[in-house]
Amino acid sequence: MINILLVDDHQIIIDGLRGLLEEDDSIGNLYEAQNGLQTIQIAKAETIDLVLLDINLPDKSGFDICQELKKDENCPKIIALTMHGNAGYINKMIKSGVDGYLLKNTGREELLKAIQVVMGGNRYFSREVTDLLVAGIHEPKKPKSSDFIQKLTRREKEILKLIIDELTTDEIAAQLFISPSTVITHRKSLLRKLNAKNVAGLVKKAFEFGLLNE
Amino acid sequence: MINILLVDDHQIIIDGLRGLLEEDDSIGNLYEAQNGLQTIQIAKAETIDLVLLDINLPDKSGFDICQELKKDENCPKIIALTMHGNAGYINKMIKSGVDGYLLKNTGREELLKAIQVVMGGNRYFSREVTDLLVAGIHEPKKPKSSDFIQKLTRREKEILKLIIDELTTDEIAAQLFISPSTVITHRKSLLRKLNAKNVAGLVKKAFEFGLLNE
DNA sequence: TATTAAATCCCCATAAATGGGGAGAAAACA
DNA sequence: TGTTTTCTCCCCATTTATGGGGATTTAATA
Repeated sequence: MINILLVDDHQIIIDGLRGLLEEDDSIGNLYEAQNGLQTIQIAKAETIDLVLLDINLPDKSGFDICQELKKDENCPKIIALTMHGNAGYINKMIKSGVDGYLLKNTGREELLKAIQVVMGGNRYFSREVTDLLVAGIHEPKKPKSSDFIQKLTRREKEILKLIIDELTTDEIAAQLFISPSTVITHRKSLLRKLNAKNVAGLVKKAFEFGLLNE
Repeated sequence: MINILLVDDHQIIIDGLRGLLEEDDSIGNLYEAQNGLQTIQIAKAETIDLVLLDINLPDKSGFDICQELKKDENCPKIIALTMHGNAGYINKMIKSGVDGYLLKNTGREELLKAIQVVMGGNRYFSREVTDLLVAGIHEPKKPKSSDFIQKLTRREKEILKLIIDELTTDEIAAQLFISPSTVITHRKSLLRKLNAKNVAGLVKKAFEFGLLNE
């Protein structure tokens, strides 16, 4: 009997997963969490075998949760469940120690199969995911889109959010009580780290990689 | 017995909804569609009482689907089901004739309740949704965020997509075989229609309103 | 057919962002 | 403690975007 912790900030998805899983005989207790903090707490308090983890949570990033859970020896298996099939995402999650990665367009059959595989000690990635990974590997000349995202510093994330709020460099500088020159420097770092050519790229990556939720 | 058509491009959500609804006695046949075209086809071919509609579909926007379904006399009831609780979204959907609007953090109970209310001929909006609407109504001085989105023209959407692809004005002009001046004019229209101050705003709105899927 | 909407292009000017370089002080880390 | 990262600030110059006008042609529509 497998005890599973369902993590998603959308209740309907939790309920849906619950409905899918309850029918199966091999599934034991089902727990649920709507945010990162709850996830960590429940994982410590209860005996959880598997975590079905949505990456985009309001308080913590899936990456952080994954790493935090994996610190423990008897840590549960983790299958990431997300909307975006983004190579950067996937790479980052694998690096964080995830055991499986499914897109939310996965059906019931594949979900159950993935759970079995992962509980058997192996890793499971859905077809689309492996395709993306292979595509990333086969393009060593252009590692941009498939490359890991360099970690942004606190200040950089702060400025990125203000950029997304449509503030100009001067306005950001005024708000943070720093010089416009400094803001410009941070903007350059953001462009470099996120492999963006301009503000459009920054905002796009921020959405794609869920940087706003970190 | 209520026949329901489930529309979402994520199979797992369809399966989840199916699991939620199958248990209930009042629910009849369940159909499913992954995109706008399928939705229209099934709605015409089968006897559908209710459509649970996700707004962000790959081919058509929820707005268009809603309007198209509502053309018919015996049209089914429609409940929009979406991730984003965005006042602009909601306004647009109500304008399109939707009968209910739920966020995906809605639980099973509320979903079944909403179905009953809507099938009874009334409209149902979840708590968060009405809060957003009220907030929008109570701020007549600042109708920006809650205002309806002005419809973008084909060309404007085309240019918006290229902006999001990080192309500059000149690059866009070259790609579309038009003058940079024209691109500038379209950019101005985009900024005005989307109430954006700069490119960051354009990209953000494009994501928030799902304009990329239209 | 009259009217409206869309797409095209131009003028002007200013504001804002990008690209490349360097450099010091503070904080975090090993 | 020494090392690295982060945060801070500046120089230069160029590119790009924004703001406010106006105008014509074509296409759709009432």
